[in-house]
Amino acid sequence: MGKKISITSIAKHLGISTTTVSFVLNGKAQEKRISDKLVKKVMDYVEEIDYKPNSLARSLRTGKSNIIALIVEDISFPFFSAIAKEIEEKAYKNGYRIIYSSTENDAAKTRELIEIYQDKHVDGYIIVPPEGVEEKINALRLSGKPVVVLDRYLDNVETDHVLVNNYDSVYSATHYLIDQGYKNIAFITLSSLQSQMLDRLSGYEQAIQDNNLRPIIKEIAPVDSLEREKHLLSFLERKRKDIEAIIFSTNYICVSGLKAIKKLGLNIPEDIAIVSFDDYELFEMYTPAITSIAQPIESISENAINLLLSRLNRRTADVDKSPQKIVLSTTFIPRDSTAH
Amino acid sequence: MGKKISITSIAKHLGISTTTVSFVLNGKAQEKRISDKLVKKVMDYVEEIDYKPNSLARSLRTGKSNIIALIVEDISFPFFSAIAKEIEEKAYKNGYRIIYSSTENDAAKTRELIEIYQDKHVDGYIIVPPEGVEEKINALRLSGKPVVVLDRYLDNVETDHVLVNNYDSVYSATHYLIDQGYKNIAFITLSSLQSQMLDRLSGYEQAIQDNNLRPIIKEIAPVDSLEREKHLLSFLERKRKDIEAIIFSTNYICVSGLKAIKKLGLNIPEDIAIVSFDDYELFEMYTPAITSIAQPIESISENAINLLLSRLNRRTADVDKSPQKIVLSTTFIPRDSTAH
DNA sequence: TTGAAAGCGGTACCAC
DNA sequence: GTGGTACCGCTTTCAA
Repeated sequence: MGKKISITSIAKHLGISTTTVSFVLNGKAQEKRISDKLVKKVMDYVEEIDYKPNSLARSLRTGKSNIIALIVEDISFPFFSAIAKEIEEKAYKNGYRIIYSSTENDAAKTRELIEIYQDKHVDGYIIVPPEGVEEKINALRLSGKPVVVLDRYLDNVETDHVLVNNYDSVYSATHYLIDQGYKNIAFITLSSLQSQMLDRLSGYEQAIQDNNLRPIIKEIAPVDSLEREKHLLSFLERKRKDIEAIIFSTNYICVSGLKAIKKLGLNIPEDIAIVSFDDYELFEMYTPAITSIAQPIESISENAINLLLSRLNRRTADVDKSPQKIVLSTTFIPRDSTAH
Repeated sequence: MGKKISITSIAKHLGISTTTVSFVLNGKAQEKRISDKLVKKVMDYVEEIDYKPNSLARSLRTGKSNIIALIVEDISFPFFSAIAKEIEEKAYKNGYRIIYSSTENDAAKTRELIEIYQDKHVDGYIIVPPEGVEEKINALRLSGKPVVVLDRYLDNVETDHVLVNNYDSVYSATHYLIDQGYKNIAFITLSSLQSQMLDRLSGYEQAIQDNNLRPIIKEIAPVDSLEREKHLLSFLERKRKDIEAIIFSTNYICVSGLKAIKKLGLNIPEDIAIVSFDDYELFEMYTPAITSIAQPIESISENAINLLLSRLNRRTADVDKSPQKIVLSTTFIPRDSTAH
């Protein structure tokens, strides 16, 4: 019992070869036509000593690690942690583990992360990419590793995407406000070139233009929440007279906005109506409840992991065929913050 | 260029041995007194072909994977995802990656997870354990892998712990309510044997007893949020007359409670005062703002990962010495929900 | 139907 | 100072 337990020690103990043990362990007994008694003998002994194959050795040999990298903007954001939960669950059931990290939207960090995961021979990637990692992702694809891009869209990257119809969602949310009688509608967003932000902005702009209204756009730097609140406070102080409604491009900007609005003593929706992109438990419970555009988190997660798993189950040759672009619909949830 | 790049191909290309390359790559050039020019030659070539050592092979050989397992109750809970963020960041800076999973407080699943991570030769563990994994954790320790237990305490497990002073926190929160003049104070908790829940309950009971008041304890099963809300609704319907204040043992129970209270049309704090264990952005923004007991998330995370990293930097012999039990203080945040 | 053996890509002992 | 090489544990081809 002194010796370490390995496939070799099992083989030796049973007086057979490692090959046979390996075949039995990998369910290839039938295929290799190994006798039932031998199979049973092996299985019984394996059971007895509670043997678990060393997955590192297996990975080294096969080149498969059964690990999926999940690279998101910030795992502590409810949106991403909810996705992480779903993805992990599904991956787990399929024998895959998840290794994660937060990019903070830092391209250099993201590239470094990808490199590290390449060394670790991660089998596939689910990435919420910052700008500037296009080539890296393409390189990953070329190396035969499947990549699913989440939440945003990358030009010049031929890989699977799962995202929501940002443009349409904001277009119709803006329209909703207009139908409610609001005219001076502001759009507050991040100063970012990320596709999802740009699409949301475009949806707003188009709706405003289609109705011959004047756009009011405020871009704030992606800073921490205190800074954000300060910016919004001063913006609102100056513009409160000119604005009847605001659409926030993300839930955390909206939260900062709500704080600023409270500080200014403005009433929602009387003084100002509010819509937020991306729902949040807080919005449902807030007084008044905040109208929002909810993203289908389960569906996003499910599509992403299913897409990845399906790629992982094929041979490399198939991988670069027909990248899929899955666009999911959001749900507009009208609440009290837009009740005219 | 057709051949795969490996330490062997580098050695061959440069006409030296793999040993030398390996030493250079691992910074043992000095120690092994390899000539500077040789070192430079190797480094330059490595740079040129952008060689990255295969970490699987290295792990197989060394037995170290540079991976830390983070096993929490549910990664989508804000408390845990915030911890995940902090821990990942610190681990990353120290060359470790994080692999995570959610236990859902399922002991069998957790045991299985641990086994899988053992196969993967994970270097260390940070675990938020359900009941019933004590032996497994002890086995891990015996195998020489450091384990830090988070959020709860396990009897009969000699390992590092990081948690908050649950008992004292609730004791003094209860006292606060009593000082505010509340007499009929209820405590709503999960029907769970987890140490942190029991300690919170004890803190409440002791404070109540010390003041000769009557305890009102409601335990609800750890079910989904809709069920929870239903239970709370019927409980409150029956007991509303008898209760002046409620302490919720977790933030998500409190959220369910708030929904129930709203449905019943009760006013906070006039009809009923509220305190929640574990702060939440929602509580700050809610109307009225909810008094809470805030856990020091950064400090918890930092202590946990530092503890683990320090164990990882020692030899196995040291590992089983003097398990540390770090108990951190919470912050009581009085808000409008307890303003008498 | 089973076994021998060649790797997968590094590490590190031991020899020169 | 540097090189040869056994070995980590498993998979898989080829031979018997």
